[in-house]
Amino acid sequence: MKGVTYLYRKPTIKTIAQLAGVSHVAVSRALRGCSDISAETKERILKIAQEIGYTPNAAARSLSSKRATSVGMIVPTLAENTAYSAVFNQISMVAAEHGCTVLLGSSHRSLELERKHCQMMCENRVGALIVSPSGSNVSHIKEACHGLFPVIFMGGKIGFEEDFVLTLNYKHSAKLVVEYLYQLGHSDIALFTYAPENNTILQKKDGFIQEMKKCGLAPRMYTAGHADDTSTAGQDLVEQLIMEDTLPTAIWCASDLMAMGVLSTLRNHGIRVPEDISLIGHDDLYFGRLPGIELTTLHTPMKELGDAAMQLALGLMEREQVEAHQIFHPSLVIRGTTGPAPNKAQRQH
Amino acid sequence: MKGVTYLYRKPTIKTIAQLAGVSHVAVSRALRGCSDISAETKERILKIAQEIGYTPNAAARSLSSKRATSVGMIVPTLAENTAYSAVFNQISMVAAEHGCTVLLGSSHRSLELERKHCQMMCENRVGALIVSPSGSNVSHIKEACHGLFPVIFMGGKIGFEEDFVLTLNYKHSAKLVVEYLYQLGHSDIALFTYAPENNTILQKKDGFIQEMKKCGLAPRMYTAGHADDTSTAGQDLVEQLIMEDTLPTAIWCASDLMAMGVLSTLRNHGIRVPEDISLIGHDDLYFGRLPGIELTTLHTPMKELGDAAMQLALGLMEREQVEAHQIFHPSLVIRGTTGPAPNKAQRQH
DNA sequence: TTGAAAGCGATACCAT
DNA sequence: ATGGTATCGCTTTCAA
Repeated sequence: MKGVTYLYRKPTIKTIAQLAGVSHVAVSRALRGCSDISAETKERILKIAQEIGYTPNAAARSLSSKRATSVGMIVPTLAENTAYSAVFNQISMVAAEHGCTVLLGSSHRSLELERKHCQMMCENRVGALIVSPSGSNVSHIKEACHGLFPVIFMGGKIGFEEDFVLTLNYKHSAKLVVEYLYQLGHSDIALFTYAPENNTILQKKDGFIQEMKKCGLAPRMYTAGHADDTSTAGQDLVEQLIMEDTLPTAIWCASDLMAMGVLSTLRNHGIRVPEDISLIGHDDLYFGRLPGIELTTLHTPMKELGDAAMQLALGLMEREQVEAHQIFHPSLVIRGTTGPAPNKAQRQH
Repeated sequence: MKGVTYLYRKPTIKTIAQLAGVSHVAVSRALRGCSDISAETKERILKIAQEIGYTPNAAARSLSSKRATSVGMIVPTLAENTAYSAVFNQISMVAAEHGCTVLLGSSHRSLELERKHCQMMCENRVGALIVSPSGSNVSHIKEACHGLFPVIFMGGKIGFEEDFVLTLNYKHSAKLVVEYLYQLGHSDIALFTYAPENNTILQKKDGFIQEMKKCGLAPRMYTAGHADDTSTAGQDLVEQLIMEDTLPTAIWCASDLMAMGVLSTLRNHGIRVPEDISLIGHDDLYFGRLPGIELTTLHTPMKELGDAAMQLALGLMEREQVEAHQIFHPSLVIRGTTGPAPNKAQRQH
């Protein structure tokens, strides 16, 4: 290891005070931009601070002022196939604008790690915690945080029984999907889902049934596989329908990954998308816009969610009025995998 | 806003001390698990702490102990098409095991934000900073951190002139690619790159030329577009070669996204992959393994990098011996877009 | 406008 | 084994 020298002793406000010939209180005031200090001493202090490379100590500051300067965030994982990255990006951006740091932890879908991260957030006295829980049960989170700071729940798994919740309306997704497909002339539409049947899946199914009925259509629904490998589930389901020769004219998949499984299987069987069958995903993951894929899907406004979460956190920290419960709506992104319903005669199978 | 009540005053070690009838020093010792305290008082203290829901204050702790309990991390962005998420996941995991929190900031490729995040890391007195710089020039980072803590640079853009660097050997990528393709019988191989020509691109080009020469082959190299839209660049380049009727039998793209542009364009032209032409990407992004894509590519060991970065950070914080410079090697992931070189006669164009 | 003194919640050091 | 006291770096409160 190469010898690296660090400052033996970092300058504090007292260091500056000595150099400027004032009390450390005056320095504190100057640094915080208080008004009750003469412009000239303030300038002198600031200049010295700059020269000696003074950096305030956030720990000392928040210890004596009893104000938090950070927020916590806990996500299941930041893997590339999830959308939490977009949420975090926005949170980090807004936080930085307000001089607020973000403590991020990924729970890897382990309740134990989730609890541990909460514990660390407590010890660090964050001003608020934003969490996308790994499951629908959040009692361990509330217990670990025991009212030390407000907890903002994010995502579709949590209902409004919690104090602060930002959620997505997946029924609205169903509405957009069915309306769009119906208008394209589709009447035989299937929904593909996977286990576990959490809130987000249930909402999609409920909404689907409801909207199909509105259009006077019979909803078809199929379930297979598990959330951690939905593309295989999509493959399996579509293989089954092909074998039974009961393919609908349009399929809505509960996730983009599932849609990818469906898309490749259809193409392998020589079934054209969208000419023979239309396909819609959900979440608008990055790969959906790639050339050669161009998946029609539902965009979940993760950036807006991140923004709202951070604004809520800041509002809570400043003890302002806040909107404790907010609902966000997915929007339809029409790309290349959807088109008019084929005539019966046109269909190849 | 619903009325939410927070603890008016959080319990401290003094609260516990009163309740247990001991000094706060004894409490501190019990909580830290010191040996110089009788088992019975220790147990009593721990029990009370548990009962009243005591949570240590990290700020106070690190202020008086002068020890850091957090590390900082700065990334350009955690968008879904980057691999930093995988690095962070691992860092968060290792950090949590050591009771260390991670302050994460995304610079959105802005030097100003990068500097601002450094400043906040300084104020928070992190024990070490792990940064994937947005560019090759890192003087503003070093200046902003001015020796307050060790800075660990990560990624391919930085050379060993910095104190702590974890880097990837992209020349090795070239070696793996050329050896593999050569062994498959390819002799007409092209490398597609994009601007800007940073270290990572230069290494790939250098390595490519070198390895091709070793095999007695003439390297072909093409450049187009910019790093923020490499899939379009890939499309443009391959269109050009198709028009000139000078397609090689194998293409190596500097990024998976670029390879996606190439793949779709080839298929649109009825050129089969891998029968007519082989295709290799770089980075092993998530979508490459999806059904219907199955891109042969180079895997960059981001998890290992994250692990090493955090181990290095912890080692530095504990003032242990560390490996200041580490090189990681990409590995070849063979999937469906590569195959034996076609006979001239077999080729369709 | 300025400063002295008292904390914030913990640890370190030195007695006992 | 236990406790008193100083200290960490800063803000707050009060008095001048």
